[in-house]
Formats: sequence, structure tokens, C-alpha cells
Amino acid sequence: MTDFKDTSKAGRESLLAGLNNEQKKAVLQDGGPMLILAGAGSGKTRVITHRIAHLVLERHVPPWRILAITFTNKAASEMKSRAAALIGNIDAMWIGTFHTMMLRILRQDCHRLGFAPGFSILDSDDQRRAVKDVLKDMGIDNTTIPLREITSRISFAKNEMVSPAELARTAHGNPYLGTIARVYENYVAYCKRHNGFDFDDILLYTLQLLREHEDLRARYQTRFLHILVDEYQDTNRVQYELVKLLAAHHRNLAVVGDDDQSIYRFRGADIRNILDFEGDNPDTTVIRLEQNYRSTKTILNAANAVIDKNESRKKKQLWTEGETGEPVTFYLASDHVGEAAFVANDIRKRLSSTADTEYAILYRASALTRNIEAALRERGISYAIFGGMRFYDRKEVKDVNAYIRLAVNPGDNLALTRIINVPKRGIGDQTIEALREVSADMNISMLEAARQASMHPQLSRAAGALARFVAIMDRLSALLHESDTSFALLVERVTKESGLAKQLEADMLTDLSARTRLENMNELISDALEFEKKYLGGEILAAWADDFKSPEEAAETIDDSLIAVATAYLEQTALFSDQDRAENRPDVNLMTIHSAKGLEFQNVYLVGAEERIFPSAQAEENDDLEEERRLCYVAMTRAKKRLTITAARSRLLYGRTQYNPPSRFLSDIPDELVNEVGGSKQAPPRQSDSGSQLFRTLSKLDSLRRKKADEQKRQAPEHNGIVWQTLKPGDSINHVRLGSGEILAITPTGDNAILRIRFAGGERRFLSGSGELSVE
DNA sequence: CATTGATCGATTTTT
DNA sequence: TCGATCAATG
Repeated sequence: MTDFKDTSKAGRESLLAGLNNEQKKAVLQDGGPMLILAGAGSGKTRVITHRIAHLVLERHVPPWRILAITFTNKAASEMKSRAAALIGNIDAMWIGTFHTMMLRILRQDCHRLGFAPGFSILDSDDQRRAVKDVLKDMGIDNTTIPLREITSRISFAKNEMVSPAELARTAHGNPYLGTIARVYENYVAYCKRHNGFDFDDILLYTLQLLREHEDLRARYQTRFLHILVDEYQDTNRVQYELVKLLAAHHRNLAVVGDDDQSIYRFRGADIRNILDFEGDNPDTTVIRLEQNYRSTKTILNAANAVIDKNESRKKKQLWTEGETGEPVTFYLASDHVGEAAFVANDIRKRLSSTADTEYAILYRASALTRNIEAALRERGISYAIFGGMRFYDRKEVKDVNAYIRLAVNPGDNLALTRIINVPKRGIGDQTIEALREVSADMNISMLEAARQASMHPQLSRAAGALARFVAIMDRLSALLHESDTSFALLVERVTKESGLAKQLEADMLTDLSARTRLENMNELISDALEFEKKYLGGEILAAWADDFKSPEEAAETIDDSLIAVATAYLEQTALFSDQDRAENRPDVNLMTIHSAKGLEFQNVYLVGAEERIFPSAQAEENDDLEEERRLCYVAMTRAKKRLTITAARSRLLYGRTQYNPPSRFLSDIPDELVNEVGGSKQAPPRQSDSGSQLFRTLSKLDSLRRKKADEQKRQAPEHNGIVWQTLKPGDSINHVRLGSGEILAITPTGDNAILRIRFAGGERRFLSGSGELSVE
């Protein structure tokens, strides 16, 4: 351990410098179970990294005996670089996501579960296609049960460790659920047959492996002297069991989280894991990090007031020594266009008049971005939408990777079906279906079936095309297994041999987007080159190092064959997003509240703060309001300096105009913390039952505004028609000729509005200004 | 076998 | 509204 930073007294003190008492306690705590309740902006990452540094530098824990688990790769790399800055070389330390860490264990001993080491990792798209295949095999019409319903139920079952048999039992004769259970069972077999793991499997099978094999269990249990888990409130049951098992021997388990920020129930997070941690471990040391270093007093108090309404939570009260700051701004626009304009104007004003550089617009659902984007574009404000498509999820990139996948794992029928006719080579659905049949009947892979095409009458028609495809795969596989060329070169050969590059070049003549796709493909080659450098240089090495060797020793045993590099590369593309690929800094960041978690901005705009949007309609139906409230808390606590919340009285969403009152969360914010600005010219919101002062103020302002609007109307030339502002969908209306009808939708167009009306004879649209309409 | 119109349906998302 | 997905046609 020669390359660690010096552990002089000065070094030691700097580890604790600037930490508050609670933070110090968390860093210095000996061991045993520890629950660190870290409020938003309380310096959580700092505490974790400093604790790791303390363990290594002061307590002389070898880095390879520390396991630190995060939820995202982004969080992991952040933690790694900050820990490395404090400690020095930490290559041997296991810092990473659950999936990355468990994959390490799985790779080494997957044969004990009946899997081969070159296994594929199925992404959600593969998963869907796998379920489709299973349905076809079972002769189930894939319209009876929605695909997403099946995949999500299977995923939930896996997260809860419910086996197909158990799921069938809990179906209690319900044929719908019974079918899903049978699909689940066949899907598991399907994955095994194809030597593939889906994301849930990576965790579930690792748990199974460790539970069933005492030697492996003992090996990892003794190895990890200290285990740290970040974002513990978002763990699911499998993750909970994994952590529990791995920590069972030394019991030095520090979990860090914030129950108030648990917002991933929909993907299996179980808030009980954090709420019951003390109960599960009676000797737990609980540390509360309640001092916030991010937001103003006002923002914090407003957020506290909102979250305080939740019943099931560990009470926590964030406080700050920071300034009081400006009140929270609330703006109620007349419609979605006005809302977007307000936000965009406000940002434009601040961009030119202040030195602020951080702006984020947050929303509950991504459908809300459209108007915002338009408003920003109109004003020439640059923006970026956070959390779009991953680089590795682009079609052209996935196609190339599918060729590599198939070369590495010839049993991967999903990869095969993806690219057997990409680019087009005359192998259609019929042929693919026939291949599937032959492969199932003969118990061989589809690639093997294609190889034997001439022996099977169903395949004779496409035999020529199939032979050409097999020849391509043979060349690639020969290159992979026999050649000592570089991996990047292999990737380039894939693009050439497959004809993908040629195809894109041809497409460029007619299709402008083909250029981008070609660029992406070339980018993939440089990406592969970069990865290869890292891999051979030992940076990825720790992932493959045998447990108890130093990185140097491990370097000698590492497999540097092309196939090993390819396997590692495929793993990276399956598991890593590319959110770190920083693009030019935009003026404004647009993102969902979910993806804003963990981030902070000087100026935050929370838009669409309306009932049925936030909280969402389905959250209300499912009685999931506490989670929505936590989401609101997360949104508010992203703001450092200024928080603006907006809502619209009418909003065109999913092709319908909705009229929703402002979000109930607004009424939880004490009035003195809010400044309501500007406004609309329409009817007041539906009176809230909360009787909050804010709503009364809103109504007062509103009646003033209405008076003004009425005056303006009187001065303006009188126009015919009806006062559409008082109407809402569902109201009845009369037409001179068509008689009585029901309003379906109202689309404002300035003074006027388009009314979609259902009459006895069908639907018609009218301008509200048309003199032919009258209210009943 | 590839292309085209109808139909459905729509929170949130990482790995 | 908009987009993806899917059955029917040339």
C-alpha cells in the first residue's frame, strides 16, 4: 500500500476539516450497523467519501475489503473520483452500482447456475422481444395481455423474489394472473436457454448463488469488512437481502439515505427497507444529517412544510445557516402557453440581469416539455433535455453491438433476430419464424439452424440469404477467436462486414438523419478504442481481478484476449448510460423531477403544479400521495437560491384541454413564504377544501383581474358568441340548427376558442365567436 | 417481403 | 397531440 496519501497529522485533520459534528460522527463511527439519515443537501457524498478515506488511511482497512454501492454509474464515478482524491489509488476497491458489483460475482461463478461465462445481458427491449417469443411459443395471442403489463409483473415478481410457482399460487385461479405466471415461468427458461440475464436476474441469481453455495458466501462475507450503501431508500427487496447477506459476517454496514426522497416505488423500491432498518438491527447507530448547505431558509421551510404532511416518515427537520432569501414565487397562468411564456421571459430577464448560470425547469411528466421548448426556442434561449436516449440505445449502435453479442454468445437468439435482416438481406418474418421453429425442435441455436438451412425444407427458399449471413458471422467469429488485432478494429470490421456502414452511406443521399447515424457508428468505433485502452491499461481490471490479489498481481492474470475485451465492452454498454458525455453547457436544463434527484441549481422552476398532473391522476387513484409529496419535496429542495412554481388554469395535454386547480401541495406552503405574481384572466380555481390563505389571496387577485378584463371587454368592440371562459367540457350547449350538444373540448385561441361539441348527429367544431351558439 | 394506413394509449427510470 | 406499434396491401 505504498501509493496511499500520507497519513500525517495534517492529512488526518484535513479529513475532518469543515465537517459538522454529525458528519464527523458518521465518518469516525467504528463499525456495526449504521443508519445515516441524510437530508437533501446535507453533504451526504462528502460524508461517505470521507468515511471511506478514514477507513483506509486511519483504520488501515485494505481498499479491496470495502464495498460501496450506489444506484447509478454517475454516482459511482463521482464517489470513486472523490475517494481517489482523498486516498490515492483505489482500483481494488469495489465501488459501483448493485448491478456492476453483482455482475463481478456472477461472471466468476455463473457456471454453478448453469450459465456460460459469455452470457448476454438483456436490456428492456430484448426483454420485451423475449416475452413476445414466449407468447408465440405458448400460442397466446399477444393482444390479450399488454406486453408491458407482463414484463412489469415479471419484474416486480423478481424484485420481490416471487417465483413463477408462487405467482401462480397467488393467482388463486384467476386465469389472467395464471397466464402471466406461466409466461413468467417460460420466460425464465427462455433466458436460461439463451444464456442471458435480464437486469433483475443479475441481482436475483447472485442472491441465489450466494445462498446456495456456502463457500462463495463465506468468501464474500469475510472479504467485505465494510459495506456502504448509498440511496438506501431506493433499494428493493432483492437488494435488501443481498446487502443483508453480504454484511452478515462482519456487520459493518453503513446505509445512507433519506426516506423523504424515496421516489422509485414504481420500479420496486421498498421504503420499508429504510424505515425498518433499526428494527432489523437493534444495535444500529442512527445519525441524522439535518443541516442543509444548499438552499435558502425560505425554500427549506417551504419544502419542510410540504413533506411534514406525510405520515410514514422518520421525522427530520432540515435547517440552514444560510440567508432567508426571496419568497417562493407562484404564478398561475391562464393556459399552458402563458405558463411557458412566463418561465421563458423570467429566465431571459435573469440571464441578462444577473450572474446566475444555473437554471432548471422541472416537471412531473415529460409530456409537459413541448410548450416550454417552444417558448425557449422563440426567445433564443439554449436548453437541453436531460435524460433522453442513451448513446448505446441508439438503433445503429445497438445493431453493431448485436453482431458482437452474437459472435461472443452464439446462443443469443435475440441478438440474431435483431440483425439477421439488418441491413436488409431478404430474410423476412417468415424465415425468422421458421428458424425459431427449427431451433426449438432441434434444440439448437437459431444461428445453427441457419447454418443447416439446406437440410430443412421450411428454410430452403431463403437458404442463399441465410448462407450469406452465416458467412458474415463466421468471419466475425473467426476474427474474434483467432486474431490478435485490436478490439476497435474488430468493431470497424463489424460495420463493414455487416454492410451497416454501406447501407448508411447509401441512405445519406435521401435521408438527412443517416449522416448522424453514420457519425454515431463511427463514434462507437472511437468509443471502443477508448474502452480498449482503459481495459488493457488496467482501469477496468479491478472488475476482473481475482478477489485477494493486488491490482498489480491481477494484471498478470488478466485475460487480454479479444473475446475478453469484447465481453467486458458489452457489459459496459449494457450497464452504462452516457450521461457524463458533457455537451456544451446550455442556459437551461429541462428534466423530470425524478432525474433531478441529486442535482442542484440556483434557479428552479417547477411547472405544471396542478391537480391530476402533480399529484398525478393515477397516484391519487392508487393512494400513492405520499410518494408524490416526496417528489414535490425533492423538486423544491433542488433550488439553491430561487424557487418558482407555476400552474395553468387550462392545459392542452394529450390532445385534450384539461382544467385542473393548482396542486394541493401549494396549499401546504405557508403564505408568508410565497409571493404570487402576475396572473390570468379567467375564473378562479375550484375552491380548495384546505381553506388556505393562499387560495383566498388567489381568488381575491382573481376577482380584481376579472373586473379589469371585463372593463377591457366593454371598451373592445363587442363580439358575438358566448363567453367560452365560463364553459368546461361536459357542459351542454345549443346550436341554432343542430340543437343541443355536449362540449368535449375547449381549445383557447386568444380571445376566441374552438369548441368541440358532440351533437346527436356526431362531433362538430365551432368557434366560440360564432353567433350560432348559445348556452342553455 | 417491404411499405402503408389504422389503432391504441399516454407518469416517473436505472441497470 | 403525437408516437409507436401492428395488421393489411402492393
